Amino acid sequence: MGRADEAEGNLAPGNLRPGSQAERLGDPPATESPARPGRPRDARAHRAIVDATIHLLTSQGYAKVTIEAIAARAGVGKTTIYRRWSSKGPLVIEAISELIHLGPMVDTGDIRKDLAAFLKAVVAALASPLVGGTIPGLTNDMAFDPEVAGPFRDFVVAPTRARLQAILDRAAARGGLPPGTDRELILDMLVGPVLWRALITGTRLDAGLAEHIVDKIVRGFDLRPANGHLPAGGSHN
Amino acid sequence: MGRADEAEGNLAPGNLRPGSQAERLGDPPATESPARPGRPRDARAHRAIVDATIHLLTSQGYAKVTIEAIAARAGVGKTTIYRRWSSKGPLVIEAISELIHLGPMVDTGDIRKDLAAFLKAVVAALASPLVGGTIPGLTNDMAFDPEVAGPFRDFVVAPTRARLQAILDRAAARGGLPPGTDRELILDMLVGPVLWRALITGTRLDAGLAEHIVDKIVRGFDLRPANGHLPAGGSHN
Amino acid sequence: MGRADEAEGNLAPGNLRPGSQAERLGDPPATESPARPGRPRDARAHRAIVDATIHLLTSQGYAKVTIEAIAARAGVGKTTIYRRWSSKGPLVIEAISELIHLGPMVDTGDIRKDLAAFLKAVVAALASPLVGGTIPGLTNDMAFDPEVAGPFRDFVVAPTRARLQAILDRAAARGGLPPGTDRELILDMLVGPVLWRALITGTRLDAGLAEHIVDKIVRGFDLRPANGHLPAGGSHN
Amino acid sequence: MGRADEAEGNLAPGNLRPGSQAERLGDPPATESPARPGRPRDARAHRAIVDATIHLLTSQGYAKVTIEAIAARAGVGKTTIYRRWSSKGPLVIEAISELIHLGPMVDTGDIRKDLAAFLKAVVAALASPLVGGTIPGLTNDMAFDPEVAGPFRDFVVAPTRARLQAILDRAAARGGLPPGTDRELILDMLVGPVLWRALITGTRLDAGLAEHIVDKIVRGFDLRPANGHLPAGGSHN
DNA sequence: AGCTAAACGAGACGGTACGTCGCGTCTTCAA
DNA sequence: TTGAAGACGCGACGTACCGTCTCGTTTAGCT
Repeated sequence: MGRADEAEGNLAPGNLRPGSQAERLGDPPATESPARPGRPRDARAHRAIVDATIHLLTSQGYAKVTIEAIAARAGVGKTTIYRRWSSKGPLVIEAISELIHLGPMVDTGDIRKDLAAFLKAVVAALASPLVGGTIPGLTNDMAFDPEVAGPFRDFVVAPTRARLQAILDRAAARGGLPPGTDRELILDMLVGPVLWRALITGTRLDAGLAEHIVDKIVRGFDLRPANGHLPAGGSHN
Repeated sequence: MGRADEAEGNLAPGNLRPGSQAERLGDPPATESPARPGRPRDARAHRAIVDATIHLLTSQGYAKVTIEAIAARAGVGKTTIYRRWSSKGPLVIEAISELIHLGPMVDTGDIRKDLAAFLKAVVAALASPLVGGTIPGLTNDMAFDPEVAGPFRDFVVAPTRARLQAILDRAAARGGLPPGTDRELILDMLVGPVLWRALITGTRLDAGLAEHIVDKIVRGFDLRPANGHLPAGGSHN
Repeated sequence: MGRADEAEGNLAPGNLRPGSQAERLGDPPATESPARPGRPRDARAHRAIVDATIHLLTSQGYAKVTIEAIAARAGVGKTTIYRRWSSKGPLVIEAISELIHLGPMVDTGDIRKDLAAFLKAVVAALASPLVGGTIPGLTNDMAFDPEVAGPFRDFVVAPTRARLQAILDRAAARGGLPPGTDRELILDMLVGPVLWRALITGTRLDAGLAEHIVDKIVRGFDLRPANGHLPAGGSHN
Repeated sequence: MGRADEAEGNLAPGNLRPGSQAERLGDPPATESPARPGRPRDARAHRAIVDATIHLLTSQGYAKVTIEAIAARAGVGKTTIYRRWSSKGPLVIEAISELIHLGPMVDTGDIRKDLAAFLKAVVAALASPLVGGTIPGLTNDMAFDPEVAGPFRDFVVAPTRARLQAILDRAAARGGLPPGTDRELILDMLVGPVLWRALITGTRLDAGLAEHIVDKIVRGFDLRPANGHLPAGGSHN
């Protein structure tokens, strides 16, 4: 995954990018060694497995997806799956990270609008059946299995963070970011409330929520448009 | 659970209150009928089950706790468990809601301090092995099982929300809450970032985090101390 | 199994005796304890399993019979099988010992005829698809698994031996058995050649074989008819 | 294998004769074509496979020996094995037939002694861990797989039979064999009881058993020493 | 010396069966 | 009617081997 790709981020259900990160998750050793002995892994099997996983994830939800069902649907032996992924978690992460995409990078020149676009994409992702129905199950596995937590952070969280950092970088370049701003906290406070609603309260996620959160963040962190003007001030309280 | 109890809230690992909410979750039918025919339910079995659940939850984590193991450890038949709880979720909720406690209500007269105290209690709860190791699993079940989601919201979320509302009520009475403030959003933006860190990023949770979040919230929502003075302004950015 | 039953012996495909030895093999603890706690084993499941085993044994042969297939055909969970039998071997032994039957005891008063009848029954059993197709597989398992060898000897070999001993007892009573005769060796030399042919050479087994073997045994062991006359002498060499 | 070799027979654990029958079983096509194109089969691989098979056979027993384990221990690809043997059976037969050896031909001039020597060799073979632990498994495969039964009869049974026939031939030449004697039956009745004990009853095999069996056979078949005298008559009954 | 073709090690592949675990329900006997 | 005990049908687990199939790499004999 190139730098540009990372900057573009992901996290919204979008276009499928065949084989992009496949090697990273499912075939770690294949990347470096120029020629391992023995028959090489079959790329078609890899695709079939990931596709089957996506299908089942969408139609059944994480908890009900079984390795057995994935194997059956992919027309593949179970061993072929276990050979590539240690458990359901990493496989699912690879599957959804192919589909999570934050959409094209938006650069409006206005940090409020940029943040709103970013957060709306996050909201859209968490509201989608695929991601929304998968995250809760993944958090479960992540809690006790580092083999799930690691890839999830690398392939889902990191790109999201990178996307936000790009926005903040531009804002800083325009002089709209107070010196010493805790950039990580901005991410936490933008995305956290959405996660809270998605997982815990079950409240409906919509674009308005994103706007309101951004409003408070802009004021709370004293972020300003490029020209240094004070923000117009949200009418929402 | 009385009004006072609710206002007191919960969410910090604390003292065990035997039999407090047990009847609500585990024994709904027992509440009404004053004298049912046949042998009455054995309260000791109830306690043994809940205690076993707490023990296993702490030592193994939600995902690895099974009804079978609980029954074995409690020295109880599985039927006896299913007679009281429809599934693992509600039982676990009862078990942890006994232990979750937000501590005594703090009233400093300063909304910033009140909020910080509140959020620190939340942080402490999510950082504890019991709650921290259980929430992720519960979110999984909540997503697909209303019988888990309902009780969780009633017994864990609602008291937390009530506690915050009490703080905001007092602030409003002192004139420190701008009219039209979205009180629900305050809860989301206070607790959400902590949840995000606990479940997703795995970043360490500490009291400093709570302070920083409160800082931004106070500024973002334009909250003021009782006398109407503007807040001193946090040094943290 | 009563004494009379034992004396009758078995080893020829014959009538099914429902539930006769079932408790001995599949439900060892049930025999003595008057009332074990918990739900008792289901006798219908037991029968269904044994019946399915017999069916598959006949149609596929020992090697191709799997626990999974038995469970499926019996409409039973695999655990239900493993709860009663430690492995395929003992189950198969129970199944065939129900069907192995040496037929009614023959008492002609002539030891030659008695032995011939006995050996013909053995030949018939080993020539049948059920027993003939099962013994080789069982010998395999017996060699390394005492849980197979024990029951096989108890339920298949012992009755056969008992049947022969009854014949020899009668002969001895008539004075037709030289003193000091090695009775065990008679069994070995009667049945051994038949087993050798069945398992190793694959030569066809027929009634003539039994006659010829008995001929040589009678002469070799100097067995005589009741009246003490010397045997007429077989024409076969 | 030459005629002399066959007459010598086998069936007792003995000296290893490298490469004797290897070509017959493992490399059938190599025998005729004087020069096939391509890389020739590697004789070291052949040996390594057979050696590994013998080792595993001795230490684990037929049933637990897998092609995979043989390949691993021989440091050889599975393909290399399947290229030479169609399945485990023929390979095992080749392995044990290397080790089975009836010892040097004995010619005492006394048929009783010749037969006893012969049968003692058979007993020794079946009592050895290698052969004794392998035969039961082989009988299983033989029952359903002609590719196992054929070679077994050719390489194990036939030499044994030939050895016995040579003894009988000599006896006949001395006039000690009644005309019309069923020579095959003698083999059956000599070896059968030993097999029966080895596979079924598990009774200990010893030299005494061989003596007793021969005793009864000599009397039963009316075999005589060269000079036509009646046998001395065994004291054993 | 180069070419061809099979053999070789390694190991991936689609399968089948294994024996185990936990589910939620049921059936027994004893309070 | 409750309770402990445990059997029941079921579904999935992760593993072991099967026999087959690629791979890249020898290793010969024949040009």
